[in-house]
Amino acid sequence: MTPTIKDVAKKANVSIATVSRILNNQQGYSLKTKERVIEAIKDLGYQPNAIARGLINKRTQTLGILFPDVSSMFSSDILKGIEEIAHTKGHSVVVCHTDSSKKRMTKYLQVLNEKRVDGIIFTSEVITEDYYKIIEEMDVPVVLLATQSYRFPLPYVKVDDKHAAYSAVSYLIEKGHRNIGMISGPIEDEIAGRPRVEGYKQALEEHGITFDEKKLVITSGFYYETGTGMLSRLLKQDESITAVFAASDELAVSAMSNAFEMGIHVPNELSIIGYDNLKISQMAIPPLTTLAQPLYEMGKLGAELLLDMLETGKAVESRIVPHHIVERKTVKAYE
Amino acid sequence: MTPTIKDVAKKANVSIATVSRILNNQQGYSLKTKERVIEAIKDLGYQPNAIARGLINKRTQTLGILFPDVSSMFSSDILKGIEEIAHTKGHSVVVCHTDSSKKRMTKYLQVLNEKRVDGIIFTSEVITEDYYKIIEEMDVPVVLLATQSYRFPLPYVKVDDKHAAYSAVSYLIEKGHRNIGMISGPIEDEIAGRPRVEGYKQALEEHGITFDEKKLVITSGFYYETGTGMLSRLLKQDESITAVFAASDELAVSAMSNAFEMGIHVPNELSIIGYDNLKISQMAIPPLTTLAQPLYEMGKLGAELLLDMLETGKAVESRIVPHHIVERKTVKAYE
DNA sequence: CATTTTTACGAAAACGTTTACGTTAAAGAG
DNA sequence: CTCTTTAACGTAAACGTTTTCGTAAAAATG
Repeated sequence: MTPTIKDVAKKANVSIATVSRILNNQQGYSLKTKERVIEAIKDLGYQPNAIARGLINKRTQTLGILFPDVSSMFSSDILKGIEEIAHTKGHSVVVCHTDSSKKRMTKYLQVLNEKRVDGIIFTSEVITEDYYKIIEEMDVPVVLLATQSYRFPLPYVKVDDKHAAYSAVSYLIEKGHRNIGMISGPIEDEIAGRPRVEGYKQALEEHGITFDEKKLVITSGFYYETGTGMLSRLLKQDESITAVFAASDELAVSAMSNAFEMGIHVPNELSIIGYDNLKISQMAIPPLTTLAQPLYEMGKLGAELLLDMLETGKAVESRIVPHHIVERKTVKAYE
Repeated sequence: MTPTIKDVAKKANVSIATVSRILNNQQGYSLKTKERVIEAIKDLGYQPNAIARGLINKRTQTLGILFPDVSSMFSSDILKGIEEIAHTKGHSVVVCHTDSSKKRMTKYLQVLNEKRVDGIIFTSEVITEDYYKIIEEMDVPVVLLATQSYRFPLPYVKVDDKHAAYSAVSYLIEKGHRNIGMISGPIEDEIAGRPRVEGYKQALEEHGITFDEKKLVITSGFYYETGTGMLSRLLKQDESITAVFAASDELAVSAMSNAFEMGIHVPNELSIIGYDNLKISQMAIPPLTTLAQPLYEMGKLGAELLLDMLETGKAVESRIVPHHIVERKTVKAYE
């Protein structure tokens, strides 16, 4: 059997209390006994049982992270950031793939509650009343990552989507483009859908360009697959377009593939700017100019905030993290 | 405070033993009391404490997964598969990003041990003696994913790398190519490095083509970044090459970028085949022909085997999973 | 109806820790 | 040298479950 604190105590001829004190380096023992205990621990290969600790301390040193899709490049960058901080601060991370399903989400929330995780991070998912009720009852700190909630007072970490979209489109305008199309994600998405088209519209407006519905196309998601054929459709609606703002890198790459099929040269005949700065954006041919969200840093910051709340017991302020444009090869000045 | 089993017992006027029995649907209670207890559970919003359960059952319903890089597309596909099975079978997944660092790996192993996870999955990492000692002492089931161990008797799930490379190169040969280059990963990698160049060599040999060192280039890793400039180097060594086998999709895409820079048209002037079938391979321009590893399925299978070992307590057989070629647009017949 | 079997429970120990409290001996103060 | 303080421990309760064992009542058996 794996040795317990009792075995250590017996071997070192002290009480378990003393062993515990040494383990948690509190005070109340002499140097000699400490050495004896350390020795015994080594000899036995003793490792404290975190479960027993968790039971009494009411802390599990574990964080639960909810993703609509664990395997997306978007999620995995965030995950890496979270994991990094969690690890350095002595916490573990359990990942949950909700598949955007209410049933799964609810199940996971229950599991995380039963396992008494110390905190929860939601990513890219809107918090419904049902979810909020559950997490409220759980009484653990929560932070929202790459999403936010208007209805519920939960701290979040994200970029300003509208502003970011505005920046991306302004960039295109500064490059001389006036006929700018947009490939949007689902418009009913309050977080990543609508705000980005609003930013698009505002940028146009502020530069004296009137918005034209024909220059906008709406997809059912932000993925490569949901973007197939969208550029063709857009160009069919309005062939004057010289530049396109895609609401995600995957949509942008999808558009590039589409352009390639149609024999349209990027960026000579058409400029494209993406959104996210995933790894594929570097890897695209040519490399994709895009509006970068600092995903890895967002993950880190989210985890830091969560752990802050845990330590201090206080609420924490939301953070709008800075976005920026990374210029690569898919946008060309229009003369 | 969150209610405990005691609260439920009190409210339902029974002992905690009875509540426990009902919770675990064992027998030893009447229908009436069951109803009363269920009622009390609902009223109180009681949720069992998995930590307390874990302490006594010595099962945590948690699996630990070790990745050299959680955020790679490779890892995340596997993770998704593992997570899927774990979830349906009532287990949670804690992810560990080892960064291929011995220190981090050792630390993680310790943490997983202290947290008493029920099983461990190693991915794409070679098992050293040190690691093996630790996991042996932990006394939990382990499975290896996308790696294997010659020295230690650990079950694994992977494709036959040599055979897979052989298949990829044979495919190129069947398409009429005879001057076939290879962009390899690190040759000292016993799992994903050497075997693949061996497969490459064997395919050449069996088709009466003599291996030429000038047609091989070795990188320091399997990533996009480690592949930059490698195609140029290869072509400088031997300009007769008409097709290239890259030891990973990222290396292949890297080569495509490199070809693009040099003005070499893929596939008209140069054919390229990758290895992995990551999401980028579909998204590449043109879409990348590649040797597919069923990553998601491997993840699922790995988790299934692990849970099998857990349930039966018996060792389990390793699995060589089938690979196949997915034909897209980067390989053209050579006339 | 008497006896045996079954059912429906409850009491208490156990899992491996942490910690409040008590006790003894050593050290310091006068 | 006596009294007080401090250091160095040990004892036992507590955390929230599961499970063994015991017991009383109900049901089945003859």
